[in-house]
Amino acid sequence: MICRGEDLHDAVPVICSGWAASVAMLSDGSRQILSFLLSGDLVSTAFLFEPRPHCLVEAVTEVDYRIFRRSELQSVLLELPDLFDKLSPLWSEEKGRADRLIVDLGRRTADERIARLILELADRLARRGMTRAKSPTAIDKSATAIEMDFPLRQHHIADATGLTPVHVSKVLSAFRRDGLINISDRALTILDPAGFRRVAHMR
Amino acid sequence: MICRGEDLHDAVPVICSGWAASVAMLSDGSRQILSFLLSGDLVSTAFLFEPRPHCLVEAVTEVDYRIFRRSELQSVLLELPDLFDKLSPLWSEEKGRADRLIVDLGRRTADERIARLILELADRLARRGMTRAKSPTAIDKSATAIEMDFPLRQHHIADATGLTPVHVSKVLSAFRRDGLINISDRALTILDPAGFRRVAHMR
DNA sequence: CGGCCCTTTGACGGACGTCAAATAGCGTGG
DNA sequence: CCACGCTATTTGACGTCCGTCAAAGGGCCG
Repeated sequence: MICRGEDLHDAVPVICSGWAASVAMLSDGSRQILSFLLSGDLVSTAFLFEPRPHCLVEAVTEVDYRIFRRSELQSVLLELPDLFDKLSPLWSEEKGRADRLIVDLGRRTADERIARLILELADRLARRGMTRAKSPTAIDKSATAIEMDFPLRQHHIADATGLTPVHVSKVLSAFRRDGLINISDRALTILDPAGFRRVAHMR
Repeated sequence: MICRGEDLHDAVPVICSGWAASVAMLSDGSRQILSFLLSGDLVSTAFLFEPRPHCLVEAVTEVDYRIFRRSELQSVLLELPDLFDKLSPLWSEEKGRADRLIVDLGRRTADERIARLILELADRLARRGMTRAKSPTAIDKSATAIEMDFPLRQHHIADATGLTPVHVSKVLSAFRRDGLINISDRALTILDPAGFRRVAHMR
């Protein structure tokens, strides 16, 4: 289920519910996910102005979305008195995420990239109140585990981290073996938040 | 010569002449260049709003620059009637470059990354009229060579492409051996623009 | 039951990193 | 003018991380 291709030239999509991804494709068919889009996300603030987009928007789960015409949207937006106060935080965060992804892809190992992707998603979901704290079993001295919906397939993780699905599988298996996370039934639990963050921040 | 570190919290630098780079640093000392800054470049449009920056700005060559106070700059900017028309192309290009870098780091080989970096810089310089066309020698049937200032050290290229200086050296040597480019005396000549672009676009 | 996609696992290969040594360039001071 | 010390570059040997290829489950849905 693909949202749209090159017909974004005058369309500005907003995700209302579900998960989506903006994807760049190379001529040999390899893919790079530029960002995941969660409910409420504008695909990119750059889409408000850009004449032609350089990526696709693909659904990960079932998605509700709305399409605005750029031309209409711009005239509405420009009326707003506090437009900058509204837009600049979005933009700032979008650029921050892009820059962090650049550093991850340029300078971090597969383990770090994958752990950081998961933690970033956990963080974004937490801000929407979409994570659940699981009380640790009995006298377990570890910190409370964190559970979240996790509809991503391993090939999504691979496309987002610049890896192959095969290697993603191996890394996730290692994470599970080490008791850091658990994935089952489209949900992910961070069993050992402190340890997992340590993997992600190594270096 | 370092422009500034964490004191960018209220400062918005603009490069007037020379080359600079915005750099993210990791705790183990490895570095990732987020973008190169040429004369006239605002360091990042996100700096106009961001409370705290996540990167340093370092000079590559001798640099003339101006520092604006964010607070002052904002009040001036918000007066402009056509602010969006001025700002949105800058933002759009900045985001486009960031996205392309993400794809390069995630999905391209060392040769492609380096060739694309050089071509991107050539392109930006050409738009400023800062490249020179060198007529090919005699009956040489190849396209005209392109020459440009190129003050980058190999470690800059390494930091920008997520590689090591050693590997950058090997790739550049190969490019020279294949007659694609020549570097000497802080200048770079693309001897075979068509062939070089072919290397950059592979896949 | 059968087909399809996803995931897992292992063997193997390749691209790039690491380490080390040699060379070159360049400014500084004698 | 030359010695020197520093940094940048080059080159080769070797190692490692991750990709490729292939085969074998596993889950889901018709």
